[in-house]
Amino acid sequence: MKLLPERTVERLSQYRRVLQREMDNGVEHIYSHDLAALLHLTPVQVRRDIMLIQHTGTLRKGYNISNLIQLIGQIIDCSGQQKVAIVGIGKLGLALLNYMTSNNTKLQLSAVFDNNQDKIGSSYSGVLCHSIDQLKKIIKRDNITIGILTVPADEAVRLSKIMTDAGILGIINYTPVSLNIEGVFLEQYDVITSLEKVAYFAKPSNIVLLNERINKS
Amino acid sequence: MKLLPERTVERLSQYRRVLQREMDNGVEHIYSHDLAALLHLTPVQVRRDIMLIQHTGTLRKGYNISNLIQLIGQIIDCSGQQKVAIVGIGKLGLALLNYMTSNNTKLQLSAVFDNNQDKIGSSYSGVLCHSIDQLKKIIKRDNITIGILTVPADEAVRLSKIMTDAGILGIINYTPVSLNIEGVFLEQYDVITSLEKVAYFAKPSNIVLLNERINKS
DNA sequence: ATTTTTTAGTTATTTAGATAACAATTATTT
DNA sequence: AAATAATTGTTATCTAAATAACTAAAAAAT
Repeated sequence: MKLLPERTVERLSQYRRVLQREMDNGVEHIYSHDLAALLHLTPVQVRRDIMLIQHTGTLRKGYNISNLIQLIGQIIDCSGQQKVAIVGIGKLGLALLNYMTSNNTKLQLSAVFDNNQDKIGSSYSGVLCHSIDQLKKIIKRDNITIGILTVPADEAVRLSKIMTDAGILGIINYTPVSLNIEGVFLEQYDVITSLEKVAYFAKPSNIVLLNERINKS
Repeated sequence: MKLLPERTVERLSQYRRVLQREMDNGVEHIYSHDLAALLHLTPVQVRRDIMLIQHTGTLRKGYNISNLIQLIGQIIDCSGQQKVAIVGIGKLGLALLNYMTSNNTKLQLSAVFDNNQDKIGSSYSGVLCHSIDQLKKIIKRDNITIGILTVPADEAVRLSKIMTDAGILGIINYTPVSLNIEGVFLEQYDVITSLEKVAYFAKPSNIVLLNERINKS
């Protein structure tokens, strides 16, 4: 199948979680407008996304929740579950570890890496912390395909190269360092950028313009 | 002035930080292609962004770094510095606090809020932690305009409403809950969504398609 | 003096994404 | 039986963003 648009994939991840909640409450079918309302989207957007993954609903019952969850699973997760490593287990790394292990995803956290001697050898939510020196070896050995990079800025480039060499396929980079690696899907998230963007649009003079724009449409 | 595109604002935040580093190294001018290289962008993109903020360089020296930094400051920061509050000081809140106080931004962290009695009254990097009950009062009193929401999911909707009522102008929501608030600039960041997106594009079958697409262009 | 090279600045085109318009189907109501 | 309402599925349009193409100027080389 062709690649899906990035934004559609993001929404599929969110559809799955709210659908799972509905299913847990015993709901079997859902209309596009109800699913949309749960995420504050438009029904058209929902239907279009679902069209893109070639699922079809029924005209009077809407979409079968269980089937839809299963299909989204096939699309996002691998058949053989993908393995994830967190590289750098400071405060942010720990926070992300919590998100991951509180089960809301099918991705399997498989290893954690740090330089700090006190952390190496300890277990985090049942996952062993290794030395950074072992990074390449263990990524290869355990066939880890996704890396979460949460190290200090001055380590980012070196470690991203090691990860790439080791054959990782996706990196999510939480350091403020711009990486330039090939053959890997790279997602950059910079906290300060995000904050400063909000600061710009939240400036009193700008928020007025934003609200005008919304009212016009 | 008209509103800038979101992506341009994001890049301005990044330009500022790398330019600051250059200035600290005593560099006075920079060419678009050198600035681009620092962030792995194209020179055209850089020039276009700089055009949008109506800065001009000189043909043989490039852009004056000090002037550019100052202009970006006028655009992103308020004249009277905007104040920020972190709501929920768990692991993620703490990590963000660190990012903010390690000085890379002009935004001023002004208050921190939590429910935990052990945290209330303590100081975090010199910022006092208040009870969530005080949220509305203190946002109004101190004229805080930006809120970072890092609380458990089941608190998110309630607290975002309180923040909005208190007159906050921008919220960055790190909970996986979809918020629907008006008159406020809202930025959503969902860790699991981000991870699952990487998982999708890093699937072996998909990364092949991505690389093909890059090679064609 | 003329040509070439290097750089900024601007307009035009393309691409990705969201929105809107519309067609088709089936249950319900009249 | 016919009309209406509710819903999905698809195509068309619009918008935001990135990229490409082009213009202009000034320094350096010939």
